[in-house]
Amino acid sequence: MPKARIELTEAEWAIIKAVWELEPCTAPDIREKLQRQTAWTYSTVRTLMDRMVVKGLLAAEKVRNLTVYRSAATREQAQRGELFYALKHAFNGALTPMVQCLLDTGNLSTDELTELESLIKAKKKKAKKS
Amino acid sequence: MPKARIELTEAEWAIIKAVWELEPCTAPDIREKLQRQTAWTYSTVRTLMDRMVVKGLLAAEKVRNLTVYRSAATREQAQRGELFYALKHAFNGALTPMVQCLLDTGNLSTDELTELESLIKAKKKKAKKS
DNA sequence: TGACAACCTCTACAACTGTGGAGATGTTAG
DNA sequence: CTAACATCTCCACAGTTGTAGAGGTTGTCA
Repeated sequence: MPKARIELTEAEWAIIKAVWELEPCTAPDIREKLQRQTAWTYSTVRTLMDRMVVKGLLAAEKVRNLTVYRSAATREQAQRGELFYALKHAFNGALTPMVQCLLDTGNLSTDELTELESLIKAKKKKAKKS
Repeated sequence: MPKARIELTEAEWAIIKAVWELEPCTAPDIREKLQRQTAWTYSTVRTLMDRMVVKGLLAAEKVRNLTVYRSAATREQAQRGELFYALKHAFNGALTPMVQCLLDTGNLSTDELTELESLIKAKKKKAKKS
């Protein structure tokens, strides 16, 4: 079963996103992938990844003398974790104000708004069934 | 002008929420307000608040021998900061998937969904005008 | 006037986070 | 075999965060 609540720092987000794209992969792979954004050294990447293994965010496996990493948390889990954090703290758990803030903040095109509408309609239908 | 990007830790959220309710207020006020949730000592609350002053989240003013605090960041700013963090890292800045995740995750009642629909409709109208 | 309560200042400290250097070791091309 | 390379292991260090104790100042009440 996946971890209950996931919290990622900025650095961890960078790493795990790269892992999701490249897995299974090694620390040097990730380092190269992030070259542009971060210019981290091998040591830095490695340390971060090993700490993430301890936290259960990544899984490491030794193949001969190579350490191969995989994600241990899915993108969805991580997304939900981040969202819950914001929801719980910034909005006291109230979803509607959160969406309102999103609408007020982002510059949504009319098309996007329409898309959101259909999302909600779809959700409504599903809700009725259950 | 308000701070560009605001990031709050869990402890800071607890504090600033209490300040928003009680301001202008003192550290002992906040301590009492949070008594139940946190059982922090005066020292703890005070340290946190002083650090938040340094960060520009709170403002402190000395009145005689009393230190009075006020919020220096609005709830809206803080909310937007939290939301942006999630949006940027977890959803790569894409609003629609974020809303989708919200819908999938939270157990929204049909009423709430309807409310969201009207929010979007309102937003659409406003968008047309500008 | 002296004890107490309320508040303040200063200092500490462990855990976590970001960052990376030094040096060992295994792999490969001449 | 040996030099160069890729990787790894171990350790360090500063900054942030959560948490709080020790001891000073001030106002108040008997």
